Amino acid sequence: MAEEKSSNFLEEIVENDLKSGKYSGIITRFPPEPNGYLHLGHAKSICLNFGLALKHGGKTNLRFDDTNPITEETEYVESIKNDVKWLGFSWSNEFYASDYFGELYEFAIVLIKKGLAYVDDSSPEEIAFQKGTPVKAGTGNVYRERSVDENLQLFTEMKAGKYKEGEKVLRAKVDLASPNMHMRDPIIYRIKHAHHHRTGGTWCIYPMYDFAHGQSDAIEKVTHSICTLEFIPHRELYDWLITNLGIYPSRQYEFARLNMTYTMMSKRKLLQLVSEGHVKGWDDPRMPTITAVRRRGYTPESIREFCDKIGVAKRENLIDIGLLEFCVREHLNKISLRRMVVTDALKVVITNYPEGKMELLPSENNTEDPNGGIREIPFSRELFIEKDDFMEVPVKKYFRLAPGQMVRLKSAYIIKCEEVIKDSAGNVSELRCTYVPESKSGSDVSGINVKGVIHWVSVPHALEVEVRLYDRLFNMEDLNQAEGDFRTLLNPDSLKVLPKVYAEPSLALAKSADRFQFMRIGYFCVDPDSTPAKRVFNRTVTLRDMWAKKN
RNA sequence: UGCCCGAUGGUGUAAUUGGCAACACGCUUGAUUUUGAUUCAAGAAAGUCCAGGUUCGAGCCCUGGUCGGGCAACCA
Repeated sequence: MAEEKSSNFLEEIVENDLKSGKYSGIITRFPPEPNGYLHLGHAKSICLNFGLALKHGGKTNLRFDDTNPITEETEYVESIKNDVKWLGFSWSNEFYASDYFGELYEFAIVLIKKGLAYVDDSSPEEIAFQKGTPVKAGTGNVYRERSVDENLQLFTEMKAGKYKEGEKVLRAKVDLASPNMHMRDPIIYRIKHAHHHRTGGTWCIYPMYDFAHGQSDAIEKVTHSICTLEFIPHRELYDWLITNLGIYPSRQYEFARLNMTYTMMSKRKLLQLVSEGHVKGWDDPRMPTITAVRRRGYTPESIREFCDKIGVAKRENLIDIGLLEFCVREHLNKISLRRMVVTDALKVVITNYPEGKMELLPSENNTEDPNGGIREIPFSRELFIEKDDFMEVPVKKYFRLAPGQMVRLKSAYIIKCEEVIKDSAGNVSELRCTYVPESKSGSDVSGINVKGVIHWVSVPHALEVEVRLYDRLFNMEDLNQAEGDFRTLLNPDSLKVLPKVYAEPSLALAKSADRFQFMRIGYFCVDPDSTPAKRVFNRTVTLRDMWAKKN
């Protein structure tokens, strides 16, 4: 395996640790809380954790950080496992913080016995007040002076269910004057008489994040525990616990979370969008969740490529969603089958083409793929073309159809617009054209050169399908700068449904999850809402379109 | 009135760890093209937040500022 140069600060750390002999192999972990669906921000973390281990011959555990029974559900753990697999990664072990509740409890006992933890009867308000402020030291209370024996007994009683929620907590005795608020005697255990998705009613006391995460890392002998920037202040406590418990010295490193334009990565807010019905569900193709981008037609390869391209650093960032789109286009361009679909139809009658005649014209499935093969498309006297491909009064440099002008019908003939038919309202309703018989694709002897090539569908053979067009979820570029209710910033036009568009007949064979390029329009995939009677396609992303941009 | 992170083209990430700023997206122009796509070629765009200092030499080191972000949930 070729030795690549480290590409970011995390790799540099890992490589140095390996080179110095600090570790002979590394272990990382991806530690989601099963309280929601994974999004692109998690994808970054997944690619980082698994990528680091893959590159250096290490292992990665999938560990569910399930220490808060009231927010966590089995539905979420299943979706998370599914998403990680879809992204193309396999974990060495599937672990749960709740697997360690017994050991964690013993760790708490150790702390109490060392005089480093105490049971506090204060209310949340009292505790908050006694912690002081960042610029004012906290103050102790009478509970802080309880004896080891008393703490031991009280904590045992907490575990036994003797107390109600909120009556007592276990706190680490660290330093109430620390400039780091997280060190001011953090709460490490609280009482919750709640059903846990895995341990059921076994426990009524649950460890806090800070008392579970580092120890779980230590138990699994995680060497590099990477997390996002907001956990930096927690690192001091993470290390304090490892030192005072005398357990495996896992190390925490932090990187900047992913932010993207026109969308948001807050699990809480995404949940709100779902529960309030602003989107149709966690897998609504407009959502930044993994399950949604999957349904939208993104490939795992393109997501991984994206995560690779955005890099990792410790500074705040705002990634242009255009980069994600570039990554899918790049991949889809190589793999998707080309098909012709007319989304906004205008009827064309080829007046010199015999009535009732039909020819099957071959067309490449994918010009990017030499082995892609061809399919045959029926051609007849009556066709649909895109309304946008005709202009009664053409603008300069317009290569498409206009009165008296010619275009090539993709894989078929060159046609010339002879007559424009309008309805009573004055709208163009039909075009009368003639075709050049010698201009047949592949055997063109007409000698005519046309600049424009447009897609088309034969009217009698057209397959009616539904197409769903997605646009950015929000109208604001940087949602982190939003003030007030973020829901007012939702893009009202983020979904446009075209219930009846005309597709070439081969699309009747499209299977769920098949991906296509609708020529000159964009990349589409089959949505699970499809039925045998009606196929539904999601637009993954448009094609790059310099012409549209200019006009 | 504290502590902790951070600051490089529009965006994101690099810079052999002190040697004269690179790559990608985006943008512009041209060529090719039976997708105004793709591909190809060329180009514009930062002198590295500011001020000092060390040095032959600083984006990298030091000092002091400025700006941005984070930290006081019985959330993770």
